[in-house]
Parts: sequence; structure tokens; C-alpha cells
Amino acid sequence: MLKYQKIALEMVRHITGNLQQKDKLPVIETLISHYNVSKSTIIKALKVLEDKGIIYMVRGSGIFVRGEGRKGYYNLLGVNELQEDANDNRYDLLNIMEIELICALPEVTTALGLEKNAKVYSVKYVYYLDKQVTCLEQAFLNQKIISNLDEEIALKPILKYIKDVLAIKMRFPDIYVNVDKLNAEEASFFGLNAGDPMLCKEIIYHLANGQPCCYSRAVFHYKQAKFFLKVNSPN
Amino acid sequence: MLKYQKIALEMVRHITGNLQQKDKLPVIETLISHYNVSKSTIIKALKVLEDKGIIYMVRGSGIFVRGEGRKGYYNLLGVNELQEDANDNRYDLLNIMEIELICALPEVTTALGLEKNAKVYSVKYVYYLDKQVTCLEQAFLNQKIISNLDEEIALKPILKYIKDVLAIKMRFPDIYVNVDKLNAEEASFFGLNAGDPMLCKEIIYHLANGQPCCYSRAVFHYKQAKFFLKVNSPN
DNA sequence: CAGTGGTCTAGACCACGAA
DNA sequence: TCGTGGTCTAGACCACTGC
Repeated sequence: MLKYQKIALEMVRHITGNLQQKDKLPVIETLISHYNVSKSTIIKALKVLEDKGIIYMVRGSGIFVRGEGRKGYYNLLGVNELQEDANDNRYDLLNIMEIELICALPEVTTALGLEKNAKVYSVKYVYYLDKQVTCLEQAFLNQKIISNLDEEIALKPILKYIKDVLAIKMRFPDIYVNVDKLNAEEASFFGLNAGDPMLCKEIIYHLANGQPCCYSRAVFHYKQAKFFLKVNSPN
Repeated sequence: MLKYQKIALEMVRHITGNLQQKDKLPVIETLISHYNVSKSTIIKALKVLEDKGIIYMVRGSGIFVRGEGRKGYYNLLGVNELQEDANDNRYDLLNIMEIELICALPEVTTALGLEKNAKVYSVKYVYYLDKQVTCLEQAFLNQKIISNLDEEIALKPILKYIKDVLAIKMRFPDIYVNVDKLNAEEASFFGLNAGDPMLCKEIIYHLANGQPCCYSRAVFHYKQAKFFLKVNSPN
């Protein structure tokens, strides 16, 4: 693990454990001697925290804690589908409804940049929160990249499996959000009526080399479709 | 303007004007001699583009163009409300329905961290796309920070005014997204029915020193509530 | 194993905020 | 004016990709 990453991690732990919104961090000079690294490395670590929305740095003044988001809202980037971060208690139960190897439909071949009739794994997930269905997800994985998928693998954090076991590096997801009315089938899962609102979140995951490898479409119960996003100044 | 910002800007222009998805950029050594700056400065400029989702860098391989998002979707960060970026043709007409100086309601005092009964400007906007209402927005601005607001000012990009005329620096918005049913009043604006879906996007803008100064709540027609977000590897 | 992106350093200098 | 964040440099060295 790189120096700046390690420092960033330590800082996150220290902040979340001990500090509150608007608390001031030590000045950079202090951090330099504390971690015994160069200024650039400290700043790089701090930038990581700034990008995550944990701190903000004010020139001429200091470094401050940015504080929590609104309660009941989930991090839009804390990509909960495909169980990337299972610590996040966005749901308390997960089931796989179906898992099969199919020929990709046009929608999927486009999203994943595949040849016609290429094979993909389709995995349908149901997420529960307080014993209610909160999210329906269907994920399509390029079989050329992720082969030998089975239920046991798919039930564990699948992106972690891809990273750790297959040693494939994921990068930059593209996220699409839109709103629509529930169809009858979806509505029955949620215990809602057809025509009720829903939020649809689509994600296309790319590998380190830019190739798309996974396309996911998740539909959320509108009462639980609450997301936040901490942005930084675009400069 | 800083070196790396200037270089980033030039690069963006060059890419959007001449290159396509997956095209390869010159190697860093070349960029160094072309722009006549140090390696760190080039990398800093490239990071700006990477954060914007314009390029991706692959170690050992090269720097590539990431390509456009899906058609018909708008950048979730291209914060169109309050007209930050008027070039973006997310709407083709804008009206102010109402502008007044009022005592902040509890919801607003919380969002802006104000004292009870503090004064805020309330500005109600209506956005049109293809002669249809596409978005209703109500913005609340802390009067202690933005004083003397009038219709003429509010109709121009208001964040630009705050930055350029008042010389106040904006930073890190917090964005909240949720989905709900339209009430009767909102529905009548959109030409939809009460109970139809809507997307609500709330933004709290903070100043450079961390103080919240503006709270905006925008409701979108569900057929036009399509947003994308280009994320980078969290490292 | 060559080529390319990326980390890390030490230090000069700049820009902004607060007192 | 001082303290603090931030830019920029030159160069050593590391880590990954693809031939």
C-alpha cells in the first residue's frame, strides 16, 4: 500500500473516530513531522479525503471536517448494488432470484460494447430493508471476462471477488439515474401499485484498460430512493 | 490562472475538438516538452481531466479518451439550477415566478445553519424545454451574504454574479436526490397528474470557508429527469 | 525488458485569511 | 504581516502493460 493511501486511511479513521463537523485538523507542517513524509505526500493524502467529502481545506486558514450528510440518505457513489461495500447497511438481506448464462440483448451489447449474440451472465438480485423489498437489480457480466460465475460467488461481494480472486482491476463506473413509473411486475415486488414512482440507477463498470465488463440496472422503492453526493469545487 | 489549470483547459479543448473515445493522448514526456513544464504539473492537469471523466490513465499503457455519456442524459454535477452553466442546453427558457425576502422556515434554517427568523431571499424559477415545463426550482439565499438581490440579477447566472460581482467564493455543494409523487400544484405546472413521479434534487452550496449560503430545491418532470455521473476509481 | 504512468522527496516561492 | 494552504520544479525510483 502506498504511503499517501495509508496516511489517508489513518486520517479517515482518526477523523470519524474523534472529530466532528468544523473541527480543525493539525496544520500541514505538523502532519509532515507526525507522518515523517514530504509535504506533497501529505497534500496528496488530504486530497483523497477532500475528494471523498470528508474534509475541506481553506488556504490561509486551515483544514476542517466537513461532517456527515443528511440522515436516511445513502451515498450515490457508495455503489451498493453488486454489494461493493457490504458494511454500508443500506439493506439487511439479499437474495438471488435467478442466475443464468444468456445471449446479450441489444441494450446490453451496447452498454458493454459486445458483439452480437455474445454471452453474458445475468444475475437478478432482490434487496430487503426492514423486511420490505427496497431494490431490484439485474446485473449483466461479460462472460469473456468473468467466467464460471455461480450462486455462491454471486452472493458474496461480487466486485471484491473479481478484484481479489480473478485479479482483474475495476475502474471508473458510469452511472445513469432516471425516474419512471413502476410496471405491474415490479410493483408487485415492492407491494406498490403499477404507475407508482421508482428510481432507476444504471451502472456500467469499466476495467482498468477502459473495457466495460458489467452493466447493472437497479430499480428502487421510491420511499427509499434517497441519495446524497458530496461534491468538490471544480476549480 | 494557474499553469496546470491553463494546460487542463487547453487539453479539454483539444480533446473535445479533435479526439474520440479510446483515442490515445501523447505520452507524458511529449506533453512535458510541448507545454514546457515539469512532470508533476502535467500530471496535475491530467488529473483534472480524469476527475471530470474526460480521460483515463492506464499505467504502463497510455492515456485515453473516455468518450461521451449517453444521449439525453445531463451531468448530475453540471448543476443546472441557479444557472451555473448556461451553455448547457438543459432548458431553453427560464422564468422567475416570484422573488421575495422572507423569514426562513425551519427546513431552510437547518439547511443553511441560520438563527431562527433569519432572513433569506426566496426565488422561484420555472424552466422550460420544448415549451414544456421541465423543472420547478425554489432557491433560498442567506441575506447576510447575498444582499440586494433583484429580478435582474436573479435572471442571470446567479452563482456567477456571486463569484464575480460580490467576490465571494463558492465551494463544495452537497447534493441530495430523492423520488416522490407530485402534489396537485406541481402536477398542474408540468401538465401531469397528482401522484405521477418526480425527481427532487436539493443542493446546499457552501462558501470557501465552509458556511452554507444557498439552499435550492428543484423538482423535475420525470420524463426529463435523466442524469449521468462519471466516477473515478476510488483508489 | 522497454515504455509508460505514478510516487515521493526537498525546497523555493506564491496566494489567501485572519488578526 | 504572519501563518497557512497550494503550486511548481528536477530528479530518483517504482509498478504495471504489452511486446
